[in-house]
Amino acid sequence: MGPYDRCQRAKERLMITTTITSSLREALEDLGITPQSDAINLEQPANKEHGDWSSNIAMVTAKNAGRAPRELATEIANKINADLPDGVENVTVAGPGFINFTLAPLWLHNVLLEILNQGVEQFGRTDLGEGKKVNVEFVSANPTGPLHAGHARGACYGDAVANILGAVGFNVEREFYVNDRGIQVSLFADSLLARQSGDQVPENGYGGEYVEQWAQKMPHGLSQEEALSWGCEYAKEDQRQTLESIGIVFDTWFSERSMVDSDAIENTIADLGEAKATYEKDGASWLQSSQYGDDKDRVLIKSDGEFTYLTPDIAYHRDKFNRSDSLINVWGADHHGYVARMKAAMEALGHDPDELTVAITQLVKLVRGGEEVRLSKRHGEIIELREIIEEIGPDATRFMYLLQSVDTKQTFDLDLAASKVMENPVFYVQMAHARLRSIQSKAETLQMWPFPIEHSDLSLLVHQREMDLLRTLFNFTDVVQLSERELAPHKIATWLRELATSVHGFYHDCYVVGDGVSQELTSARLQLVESARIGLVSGLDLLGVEAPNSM
RNA sequence: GCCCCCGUAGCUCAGCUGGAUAGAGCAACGGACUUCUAAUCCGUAGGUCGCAGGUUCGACUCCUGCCGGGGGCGCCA
Repeated sequence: MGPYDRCQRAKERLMITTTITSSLREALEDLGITPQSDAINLEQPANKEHGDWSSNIAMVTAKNAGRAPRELATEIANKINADLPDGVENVTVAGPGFINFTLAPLWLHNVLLEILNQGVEQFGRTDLGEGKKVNVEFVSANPTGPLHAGHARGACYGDAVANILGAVGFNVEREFYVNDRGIQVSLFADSLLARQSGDQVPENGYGGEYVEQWAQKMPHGLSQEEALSWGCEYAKEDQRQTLESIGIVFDTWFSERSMVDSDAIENTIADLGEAKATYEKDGASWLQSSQYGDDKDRVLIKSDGEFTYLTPDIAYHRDKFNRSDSLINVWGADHHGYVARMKAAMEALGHDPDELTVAITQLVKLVRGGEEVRLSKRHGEIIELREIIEEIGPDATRFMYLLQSVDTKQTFDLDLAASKVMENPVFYVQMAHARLRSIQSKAETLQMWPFPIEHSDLSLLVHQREMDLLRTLFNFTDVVQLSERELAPHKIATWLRELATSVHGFYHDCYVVGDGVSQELTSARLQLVESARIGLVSGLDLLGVEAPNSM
């Protein structure tokens, strides 16, 4: 156990805030005030002039204590200033009553040590999920054609969410639900067969160009059932390959049809009946979803004896619940109305509806040549996901889709994304990494790197750029947790852009290897370079984006 | 009519469990390379945070009601 043991570092990190918090608590007690809540809030001020850490405790407790906030803050600050804790340089009062703490740069140097010690395998990762099993279902496109642009956002989002959940300690399963049963795949099979014999596709059939191409590859003389199997398998494989080309690999491809053989659907209907959650009306079988928070009741079995779309899906979600502690579904905005009924069904079956989270992704508006690209399946005017990936590359595809909150509808300019110009943020971030690697390889050539951290004097790192870099890096763990809590990978993307900005600034102002830089400073900066590199790799990794060594 | 998302700089968007003077990128203008990638950096300009109330010491953030845009409300999938 050396001086740079990871656990010790983690404690030291906590020590900073713990020390400040307890000094605040002591001061309050001295003044005879008990804080309303037991938690004393600390935050990092946006403005650096306000110190490294700030507390609003005086403003929060002032009213209850019958004191003026600013006056109370001053008394607290005076008490702490009279006996400064280790690592705190001074305490001041500002604004309406903030108590601001300025720390010795040491605390940021400890951050650096912590990052180097953790490396890309550990940095930002925690075990908050306690290994609980989470199933993330996303994409789940119908096996009736290639993936198109409309699937892309959910695909990139779902995979990034799964990465983030894994990073905070959940046991994640990525799952794709294949709707290989029902009217759509029947029509698809009919369309393939029709095209193969040179006939028109049937009413409501699939008229895309790909149907023609696929039909030619299909073996002749297949029955409708065989054509269906062949078509679904072909489509699934096509989709799988496209997803794999942007690094998305599913653990499970769950076949809807498999539930017919296993009687899972029938059993589910029976169990809903036993739970007294169904009834017959007008020759149909209904789910009493309105008893469980839905707007109205929903049909499970139509009067013609067919299941509705909902019914196998209920059986499917139940199956997932039996395999996982909690479920996350990624659905498009057009399926929003579906959430309440699915939760209702799960509750009726005795599952906790709160363990099912449905993330809704808003639509993406594709723009090309300054005009919106209309997607029309009927006319076969679809933009395949494959085309987008080929145009702009896997990294740009993923990064662009993950740049924004899925709560907002996104405008995706294909021309801009396709053109390999500086506007593309992924280049900015990847370039930051390439530059750091460039510094390292130069140092490697000169046999100056790797260099043992024990022999580096980190106290030489005092430049504003260096401090900025470390401050940004420090936030990563919190950003990861926040993005997990809100299922918001775009927060990682935002943080990466911030970090890249810090890196470029540092690169510009702080020369690392060369004449005019002392060997001591070089070695200290090389440690910083490595910590920043770990940050970039860690963040990009969560988004599934490569960190190239050169560009 | 009901439900969900959005409305922040000219454009595309950030803004954490409410905090201090609302931030980036692009576009515009002006600067910076004898050294590790100028795909970079620095500066200037640009805002009634859709509107109106409410809660609070404090609201872009929370609550209510409007306005505007998108999506959804099937015995379709």
